[in-house]
This record gives sequence, C-alpha cells and structure tokens, in this order.
Amino acid sequence: MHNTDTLKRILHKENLRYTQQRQEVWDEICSTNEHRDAEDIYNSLRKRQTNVSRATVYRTIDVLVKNNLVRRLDLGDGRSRFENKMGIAHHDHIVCLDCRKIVEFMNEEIEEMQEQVAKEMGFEIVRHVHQLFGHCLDEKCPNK
Amino acid sequence: MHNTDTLKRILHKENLRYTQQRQEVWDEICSTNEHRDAEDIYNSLRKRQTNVSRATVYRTIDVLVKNNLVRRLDLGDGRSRFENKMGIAHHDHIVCLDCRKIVEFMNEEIEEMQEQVAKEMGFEIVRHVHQLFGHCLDEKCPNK
DNA sequence: TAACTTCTTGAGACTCAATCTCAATAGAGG
DNA sequence: CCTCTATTGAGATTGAGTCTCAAGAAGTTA
Repeated sequence: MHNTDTLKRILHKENLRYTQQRQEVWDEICSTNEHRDAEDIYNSLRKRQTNVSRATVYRTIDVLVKNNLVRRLDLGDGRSRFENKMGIAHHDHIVCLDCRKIVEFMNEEIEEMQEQVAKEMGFEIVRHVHQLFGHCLDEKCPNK
Repeated sequence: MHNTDTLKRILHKENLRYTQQRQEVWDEICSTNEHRDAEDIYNSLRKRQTNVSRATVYRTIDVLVKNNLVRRLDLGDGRSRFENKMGIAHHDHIVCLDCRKIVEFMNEEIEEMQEQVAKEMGFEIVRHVHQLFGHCLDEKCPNK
C-alpha cells in the first residue's frame, strides 16, 4: 500500500520506529478529505475497534505535520483541524460563520502579491495563513 | 479625555456601566501600539498599582473587541494578542519566526482580490485573517 | 440621604485542548 | 530469543480563558 511506504520513509528519516499505532493514525487521516480535529480522529479510531491513545494520536499527528504529510489548520476556535496533504495542491480556506462549512480556494495572483509584499518589507516567507470568514449563500445554510 | 468619551459611548450602547476598572483596562490598551496578550495587560496594570482582576481584564477586552475599539489577533500560538484599533487603518501582519517581531502590512489589491475570490465562491466576507510567517532580514535578529 | 435594585468585581474553581510522566510494552538488530 | 531503546497508554498536568457567586459599587426612587 502506497501510504505505508510514505509513512515508513518519513519515520525512518526521523529515526522513529514503524508501529501499528502510527499506521492506524495515518490511515485514519488518509480516509477522508475533511478538516477534522484530533478528538474526531481519536474517536473514529475507537469506533473501528482500533484503540490508539489520545497521546499517541497527538504525537503521531505532530510527526506527520512536521513532515508535510498533514496540514494543521488553526481557525481561531481553540482546536486544530488536520487535513491530509499528500499530493494535494496548496490552497487556503473560506469558512461559513453560520454552517461552519469549510471551502478551499487558491489564487495565484494573491500568492504572488503576498510574496511581493513580504519582499518589500524585508521578509522571506516560510508559510502563511489566509482565511476568509463570512456567510455562504447556500440554500441549506441556517441564517439564510 | 477623548478615550473616556469613546468608552462611555460604547458602554452606554451595550447597556453596561462605566466603571473605574473598565477605564483602566482601556487606558492600558491605549498606552501602546504593541500587540500584547491579556496576561501582559493584566501585569502592566498591577505594576502601576492598579489592581484589576484577570477576569475583569478578559471581560472588558471582550466588550472592546465586540465594539471595534480593540482588535484580537490569533497568531496560532494559543494566546490572543490585542491591539488598539481606534482610528487605525486596516492592516494584516507579518511575523518573524526568529525574533517574533510583528510588522503590519496592507495591500489594496490583495484586499480586492480576496473579495473577488469570495464572491466567486458564493460567500460574503465578514472578516479575514491574513498572516505571513518567515524570517526578517534584520541585523539584530538572532538566526541571521 | 436612605433604601432598594441591579450590575460589576474578584478570588478561585473550572473547562478544554494539548502536553507531559513514567511504568509497562513492543520493535529492531544481533 | 535476548538485549537495548523507543513507544505506548492512563492519567496527571498545563495554561489560556471562562464561570460562579458572595461582596461591593452604581444608578434610581422617594
């Protein structure tokens, strides 16, 4: 399985052992493209009889984030969300304040302009956070 | 004093009483243009013999943020920073990962483009977060 | 000004995501 | 299959922020 090789590769690079628990966490994260928090992932594992402790879930996610297999998303509500990043192109997020729906966007011009801005201010960008919060025009959305 | 009138106005609008403590917190926030956390503000008040409790600091800041006198900044490190917003033009932030310096930027084109993007995705933006993290080229900055 | 009502305050308890501790367990290489 | 070291899990701990509730302050009435 492809995911196993990827995981083994980064664990080896980090001088960490390949374990059942780490594979389970990585599998769970690969299983959807949603933006889930650690508790969600932990609970999903339990539901399918795979008991990995909360501590291990957090610890594994940290390794995955550090090695760019997973992206950490901070929407300002006090808990991190995670999304599988394998082979996924860069994008930012729009969040609906009513239904909490999260939609992805990507605009090359904005990316370039922010690079330009940073250069002018004497900075070399490593990463950025660009999030838009507002109301979606979806029929099914509550406050609408 | 101008700041007093502003505070009184919003407290009245919110049906809240004008108190010494609320004035102290607002004064403290107006005293600099730095990006400080609640604990910082709390400690500064204590240092000048003004004992306002932590709870009151948090409660007052909430009112100020709600009424646009203060802006809450979430840099993803687990504690909110606050900046005086009175008569300050909109801007976003660049943060140096080495020296934690926070610099402000504003680019009209980026603002317009993100508005455009949101429109295309069927959203009406209420607020946004745009933060750039990287390394500054400052001589005095450590990792440089 | 006293009497009364309602809001605010402060101290500390509490919450909640995330991290840490440490004894028990499990990989990896000989 | 043995030794060495990393990993795990249960539960304790942390830390920013919120909540509780009795005491104190502000506003209102007469």
